[in-house]
Amino acid sequence: MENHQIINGKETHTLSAEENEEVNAIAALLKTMAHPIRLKILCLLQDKEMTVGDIQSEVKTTNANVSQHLSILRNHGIIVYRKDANFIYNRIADHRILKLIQTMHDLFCSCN
Amino acid sequence: MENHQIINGKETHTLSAEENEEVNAIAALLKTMAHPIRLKILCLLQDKEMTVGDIQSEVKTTNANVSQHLSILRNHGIIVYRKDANFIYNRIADHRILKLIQTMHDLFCSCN
DNA sequence: TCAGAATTTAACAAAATACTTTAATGCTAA
DNA sequence: TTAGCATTAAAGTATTTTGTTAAATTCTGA
Repeated sequence: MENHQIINGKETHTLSAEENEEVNAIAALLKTMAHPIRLKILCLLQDKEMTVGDIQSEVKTTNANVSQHLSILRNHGIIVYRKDANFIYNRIADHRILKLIQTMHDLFCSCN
Repeated sequence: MENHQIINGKETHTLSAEENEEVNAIAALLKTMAHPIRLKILCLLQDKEMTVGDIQSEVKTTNANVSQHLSILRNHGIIVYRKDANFIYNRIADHRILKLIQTMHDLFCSCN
């Protein structure tokens, strides 16, 4: 529900109370994604599941650190996991996150 | 330039050195946007220029705080400004930022 | 059951961010 | 030139985030 206003003959908008809350939620989402390691993890998870170990070999840091970042992503509902034997396979939970990553890729990555 | 790999018959990708740098840059961009006040400012600036005073009346905080957030956005090249008399009019610098905000809006805002 | 691999948890210090207050700057209009 | 508004800068504290280390879990295969 947007709040529209006519200023100088042009339609613009201010933020309604609900929109305000939505912006807060989106800011929280962005904040969760806005860490180099976490964003790399999300890029890697675009087209496959990965374990902590898989991710650790791509993103140079410790297991514990990867695990912590994964749990941050999980706590925000950005990724989910399934267990299989000793391994935990992580994947992106929400198609909207995929879409957002795709958009950022299209907009900001040189590789066309 | 992406790095492709065939794993289990499926094509997936890892991060090349250049991609790695690009991800870092995008993470920095997201980090700058990932603050409720700054994101609100960007939403408000979608379709108009605004002064510190204009923004302050929409986003409930002090002038100094708005000014600081604007200067953070400016330092990251996300917004630019023009001076006119006593006022400084801010606007979004890059159409890609606009596109990104639009996408987030489409994906995550209930208002269709 | 036991050894070992994969992952998580907890605790802590270091670094980065955020908001407030107050002082300073720049511009205008009278 | 001066008063007053708009904006920025500086300084300080409080809070949050981060990465490391070491210990604890969890599960499997022998």
